[in-house]
Amino acid sequence: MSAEIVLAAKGPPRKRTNDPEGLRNKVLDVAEASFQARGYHASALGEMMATAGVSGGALHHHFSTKKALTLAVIEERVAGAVEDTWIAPVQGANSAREGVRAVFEAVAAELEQQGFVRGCPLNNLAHELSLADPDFRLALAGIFAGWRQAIADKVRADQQAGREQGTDPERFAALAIAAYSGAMSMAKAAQDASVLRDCLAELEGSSTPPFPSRAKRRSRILLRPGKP
Amino acid sequence: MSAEIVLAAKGPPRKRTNDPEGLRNKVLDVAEASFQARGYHASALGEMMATAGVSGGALHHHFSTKKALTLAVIEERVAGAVEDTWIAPVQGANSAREGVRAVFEAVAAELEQQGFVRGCPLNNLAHELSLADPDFRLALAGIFAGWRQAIADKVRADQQAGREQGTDPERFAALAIAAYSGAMSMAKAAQDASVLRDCLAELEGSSTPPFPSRAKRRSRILLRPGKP
DNA sequence: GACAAAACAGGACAACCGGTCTGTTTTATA
DNA sequence: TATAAAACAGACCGGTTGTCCTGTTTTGTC
Repeated sequence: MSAEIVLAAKGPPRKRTNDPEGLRNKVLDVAEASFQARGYHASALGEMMATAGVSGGALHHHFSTKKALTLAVIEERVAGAVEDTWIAPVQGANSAREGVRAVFEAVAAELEQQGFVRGCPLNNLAHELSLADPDFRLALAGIFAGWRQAIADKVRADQQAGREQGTDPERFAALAIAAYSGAMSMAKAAQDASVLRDCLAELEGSSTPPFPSRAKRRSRILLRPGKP
Repeated sequence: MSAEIVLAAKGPPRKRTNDPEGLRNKVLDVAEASFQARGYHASALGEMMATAGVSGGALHHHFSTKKALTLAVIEERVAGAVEDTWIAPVQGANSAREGVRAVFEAVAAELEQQGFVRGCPLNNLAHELSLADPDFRLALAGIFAGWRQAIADKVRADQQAGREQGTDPERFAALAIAAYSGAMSMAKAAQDASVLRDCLAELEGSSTPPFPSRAKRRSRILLRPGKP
């Protein structure tokens, strides 16, 4: 075999440049993507190492266990995704109701353009890990709580401006999140994002159709023959 | 060690009674419970075999692979759970809206009495398996579709009786299922079923509070110190 | 009762996973 | 430049998992 020769001839010892922060972020990127695509248990550290181009020693130096890595993904990435996708847009909207509507439509549009549905990162991990470990559960529940509070606070702000007087902030927030989470679950199973628009339309009350076109929207099956 | 002696003295060869159907059902029972408590990937066939008191040969005789067993659980047990918990009660209710309300309250009451939240069997598996295998995804999506159609059909029946004229059956069904699924997800993460009641109250429109008491319901943390 | 098929028992195994361990290289500090 | 700590490399190992395989027992059928 010439393998040894090739191995022996792998050239001059490469110049290594330490970049702890960059390497840590790269690992978090890969882990986040792997959890989103395959879930926690189906994500192997070895595969993530290969994808990230990181050695076992390096990974273990930054994350002592798979649990520690997962906790970091939850607290630094999943929480950030909820913040970017939901909390910030709602806070910046003209009203809570309008903010919720905008997020639903933005996500639906993104999924339709993307062509497949990977689901909500928070819900994906919450289903798999809430019962697996108390630390996981607490971290995930905390994100749900912050999400809900942000929406409820927006409703309260609306109320101080004289609107939404008949709305219970906590209940409104709970339903908005539940409808979104559940719709994403259905959309993931069906690989069809149209249920998001169905839920949004019903949430807003079909009594006031925002657009004159009441023609039934055709379902768009999003999953292409080849796996994404 | 006397282990060998004990093993050797395990008595006369036991009389074996073949009961293929019973054994199959026992395996499905154990698998369903394990999937619900731990999910698919964290459920090991060896552990299920031990719990069910079934040998590897017997299990393999009825279910050639873990995938085949899982598919059977989905089609025979998860679908049945949706049928019993949702479809039958809704069909038997006075109206779609009343049926949805009854199911929400029944599940919330059951969870509060039970003391912990394991989540919706369909959603639990859907999150973990929808992207893992096309066969899994199709089976799960089919259950969602049947669930939704049953509710939509009930709305249509209401409409033929002159009610719910302003309601879109498909959208109503989508929101009911999404709100339930998402609320169960939040309840599982928080181990607190009260979000189910919050969502139900908001779904019914807080404009018509069914009960005069508008005092804020205190959250009941359900998870006991010891694991369930 | 003969016999074939179904039902069941239980060991074996290769693949894989997460964690550990030892050793080397880079970097900060003085 | 000396040196200690941080950063990284890569092999190794015990345990687990799903599946396969051979053999035995039960059951239905003639």
